[in-house]
Amino acid sequence: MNKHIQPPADTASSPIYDALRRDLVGGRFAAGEKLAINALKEHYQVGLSPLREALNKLAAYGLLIQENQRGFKVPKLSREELDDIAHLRIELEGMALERAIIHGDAVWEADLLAAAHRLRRADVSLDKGEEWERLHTQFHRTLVAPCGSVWLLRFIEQLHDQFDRYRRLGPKMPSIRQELDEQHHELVELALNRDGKAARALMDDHIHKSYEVALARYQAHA
Amino acid sequence: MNKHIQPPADTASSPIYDALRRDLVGGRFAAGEKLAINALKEHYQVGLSPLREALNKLAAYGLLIQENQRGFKVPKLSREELDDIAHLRIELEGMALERAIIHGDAVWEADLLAAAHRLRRADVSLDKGEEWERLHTQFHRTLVAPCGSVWLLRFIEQLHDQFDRYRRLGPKMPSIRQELDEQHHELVELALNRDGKAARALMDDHIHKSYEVALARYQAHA
DNA sequence: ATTTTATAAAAAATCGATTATCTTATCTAA
DNA sequence: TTAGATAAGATAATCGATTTTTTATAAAAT
Repeated sequence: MNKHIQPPADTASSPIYDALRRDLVGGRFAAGEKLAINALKEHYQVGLSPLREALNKLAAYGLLIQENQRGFKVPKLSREELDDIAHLRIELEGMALERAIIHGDAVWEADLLAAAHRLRRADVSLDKGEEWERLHTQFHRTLVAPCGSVWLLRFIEQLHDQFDRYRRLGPKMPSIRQELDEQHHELVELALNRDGKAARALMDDHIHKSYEVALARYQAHA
Repeated sequence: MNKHIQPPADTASSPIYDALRRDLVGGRFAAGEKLAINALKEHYQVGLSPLREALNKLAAYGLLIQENQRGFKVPKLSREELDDIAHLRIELEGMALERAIIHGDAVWEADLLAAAHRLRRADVSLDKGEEWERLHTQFHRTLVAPCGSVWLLRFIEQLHDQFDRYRRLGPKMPSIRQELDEQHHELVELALNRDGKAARALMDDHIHKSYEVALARYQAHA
C-alpha cells in the first residue's frame, strides 16, 4: 500500500505524511501558500511533533519548501518547471519501460492486465475521482516496475507526484481521460508483445498528451 | 536600505543535517548500523527535536532507512545497488552534460576552469581529504549546472551522494585519483570546445572508472 | 510621505518530560 | 533443552511548555 519513502504505518507521523502528500499532490493547497502549522494540527488532528516530522520529510521529497525560521511553503508552479518535469518523465519513463519490457515476467503481464482493467472499470465519480487517481498511479507504477532499477523507480514516482500538481489543477474533467485511457490499453498490448521501441514511442506520446492537459490547466489557473 | 536583507538565521537542525549527511556519505557509519539517537545527541551536541528533524529529512532523501517504532538505520550496501547507481549516473549525467554544453555560457566556462583548477591544486592530505572531496563534488556540479533541468540536477546530486557511499569506503587512496583527475581536465576541454558527443563518451568512461574503484572497495570491504 | 525605531503579537523551533513500543533477560512448563 | 510467557530495561515517539525569531503594528524621525 504505502511503500513510499516510509515504512508501513504505525506512528502518528506516517499517516499524516500520506494524507499531506495526497493533499499536496491533489492541489488541496494553493501553490505558494505558507502552511499554518496550527491549522494543520487541527485539521489532521495530530500533535506538533509528528506533524513536523511529516513536513520535514515532505520538504526533503520536494513537495514543500522549508525556509529556516519561517516554516513551510507550498512550492510555486511555473511553466518552466512543468516543461522540465514532462521532459524528464519522457526520458526516465521511456528508459524504464524499455527495460521493464525486457525483464518483465508472466506475473508482470498478469499484474499489468489487472491494473489496466481496474483502471478502466474505476468509478470516476466516486470519492471525487480519488479512486481513479489511485488506480492510475498504480497502473503506471506497474508498467515500469520490473525495470530493474530501484533508484529509477524512485525518481519516476517523485516526478509523477510533481507532475500531478499541475495535471490535477482545477475541477475534475472525466472527458479528457477518454483518449488517455485508450493509450493505457495500447501500452499494455505493446508491452505484452515485447515491442519496446513502439511502447516507448507511445509512452512519449502519452506523456506529451498529459503534458498538454496539464499545461492547459496551469494556464487556466493563473 | 538593505539592512533588513539578511540570510535567515539557521536552525539547530540544519547544521546537523549537513554534518550527518557528510558523515553518512563519508562512511563514518557502518552500513546496516542502527543509529543510537542518544549517542548522536551527545556527539553532535544537539537536542532531540532538531536531531529527529534532520534524521527524517535524511530518510526521505535516501541516506537513512526509517522503520516505524524502531528508529533509523544506515542503508545496507549491495553490488546490485552500486550497479544500479552507476548505470543511472551514466544516463543522467550524460544527458545533463550534453545539455549543459549546449546551454552553458561564458560564465560557465570560467566557473568550470576555476573548479577544475581548484580541484587539481587541492591539498589531498588536508583535512583527511575532505577538502578534495568538496571540490570534486563542486566540479561535477559545475559541469552539469547549466543543463536547464532543476530536477535532473537534483537527482544527479542524490545519486552522487549514494555513489560516494561506495567510492569512499575504506582508507583514502590518493594514487587512484591521478587518472580520474586527468579526465576532469579532458572533460573541461571537450566542454569548452562544445563537443557534446565526445564529452558524453568521456563522461561514460569517467563514471565507469569510478565505478570500478567503488566496486573494488565494496568487495574489499565485505 | 516615507523611512526608521520601538513594541506587541504571532509563529517557528526547541526543550524537558511523558507515554508507548520494542528488546532483552529471566523464568516456567512441556 | 526449548518454546513460550512475562517482567524489566532500553529506546522511540509524542506531548505540553518554553524559548527564539519573525511578522505585524504603531509611534517617532527625517
